[in-house]
Amino acid sequence: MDKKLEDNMPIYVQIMNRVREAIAAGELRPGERVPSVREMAQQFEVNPNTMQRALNELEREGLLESERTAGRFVTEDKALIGKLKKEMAETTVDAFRREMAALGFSDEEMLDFFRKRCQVTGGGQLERIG
Amino acid sequence: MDKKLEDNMPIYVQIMNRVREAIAAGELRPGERVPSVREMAQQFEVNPNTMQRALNELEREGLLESERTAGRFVTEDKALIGKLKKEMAETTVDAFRREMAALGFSDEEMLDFFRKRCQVTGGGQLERIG
Amino acid sequence: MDKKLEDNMPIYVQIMNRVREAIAAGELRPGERVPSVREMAQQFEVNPNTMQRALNELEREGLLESERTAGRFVTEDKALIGKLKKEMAETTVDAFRREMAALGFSDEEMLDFFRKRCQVTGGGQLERIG
Amino acid sequence: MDKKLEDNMPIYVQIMNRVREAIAAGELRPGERVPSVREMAQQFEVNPNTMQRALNELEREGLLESERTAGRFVTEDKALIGKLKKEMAETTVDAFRREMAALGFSDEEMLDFFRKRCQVTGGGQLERIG
DNA sequence: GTGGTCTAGACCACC
DNA sequence: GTGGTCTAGACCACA
Repeated sequence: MDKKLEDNMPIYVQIMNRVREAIAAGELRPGERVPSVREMAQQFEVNPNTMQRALNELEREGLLESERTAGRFVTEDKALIGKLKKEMAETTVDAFRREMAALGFSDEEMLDFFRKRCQVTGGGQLERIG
Repeated sequence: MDKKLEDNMPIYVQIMNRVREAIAAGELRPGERVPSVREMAQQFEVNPNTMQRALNELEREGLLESERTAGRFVTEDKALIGKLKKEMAETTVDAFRREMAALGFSDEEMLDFFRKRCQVTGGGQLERIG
Repeated sequence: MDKKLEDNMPIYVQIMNRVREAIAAGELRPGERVPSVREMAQQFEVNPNTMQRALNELEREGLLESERTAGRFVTEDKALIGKLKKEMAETTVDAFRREMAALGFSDEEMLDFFRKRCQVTGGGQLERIG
Repeated sequence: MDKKLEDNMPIYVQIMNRVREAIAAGELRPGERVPSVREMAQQFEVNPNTMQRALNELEREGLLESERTAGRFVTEDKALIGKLKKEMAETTVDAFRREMAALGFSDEEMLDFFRKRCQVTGGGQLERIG
């Protein structure tokens, strides 16, 4: 039982994670055009400035590229996307292990529990849980 | 790439989760006395009232029991604690599967990735990653 | 749903009611000697001064009589005791009717409910309820 | 003549009883909107937090339901309200029997006394008797 | 010292 | 405006 409580990340960082996720998952494909800042700001229900900031940062990371008039596009550098996906997955796995360890699970027990859980609940509907 | 952003849970709920976790993990053992309201309020850096509320709710759930002047104690109902641990683990696993699925992983790929990650990083130090 | 909340009666008045009740019920019989102030103060867990005041007031009402050396005695005036009993019963009945009326019961419904309740629960154990 | 004196229930519990009573009596009808926390706090002359607590607890019991911005409403579950009314009436009747028994009345004598009292005093004005 | 209650007053999200 | 959360600090009964 440690002491400090969670911190709220800035909204633009949260959005960046969402977009990174979509790129890593292939939901946004390499070279694909992404919606306009205004559209995405509406989707995420945030101020266009906030959206702009998120997209700019993603551009600095090389995940997005903007072409003056034509709009913004997902990078075509598949190695970069692969690296992104790997890093995000590592972060997720590490967080998972940390939480399960906090509940007293060893790595082997986590595996067992995970497998049992996959059998109980189907694979497909999980997106809706929570 | 869905729309909704973070949930801001009330502090007292966050605290409840921390304590639940500690009980599930056996870090707080059945029948053990927990620190006083005022002490825990200092530990968590919240107002004693907020702490009181969190502990009251946990008492209502049967995880804690208070005795007038002697203090508060963890329940000795091990079945209840077992159920708690199972439910928290399910929630954690489900969240994990959802996030990994969002990154494009199938259940099998998650397992592979998890195992590889366990080999790379040791088992023990993971609590510090984060 | 009215506005003001209950008031706490002074302790000595509460004690007076208890003693009146005992006299009305015949638990303390006419002419019977009552325990000393000090004893009763212990029984009721109050300060002897408070007890003294309660007994003095009861004396002024004529329910108790003190004889210098011999102690305090319950009055032998059975008419007075009868009147006391009747008045206390009336107060109790009125309070009962008021509360039941507040719950939406008519006098007839109260009677029905009362009779049903008497059948369900025995007569004797009621002293222990509540 | 037993020993223990009055019970000092917390204010929020006293308020809960008042509101429960109003609901049981149909004074607050199923589905009806109750006044805002702040209004009721003024009516009962307590702090809004105390009022909030009382209403929260009633919500937990299922008697009230709150809707974000629209206010709080009495449950429409009439069975629940019926159960509430029955339980409160039982409590009241039991207390009545206990008090009358303490005055030396048998169940039959209580009935007689009750009936006589109803004839003497009218049915309607009783709410005002204090 | 413990848990529990209460007040006063602030801030937030929602619409 | 609504319900909800949080803080700061007081007081109480128990033993």
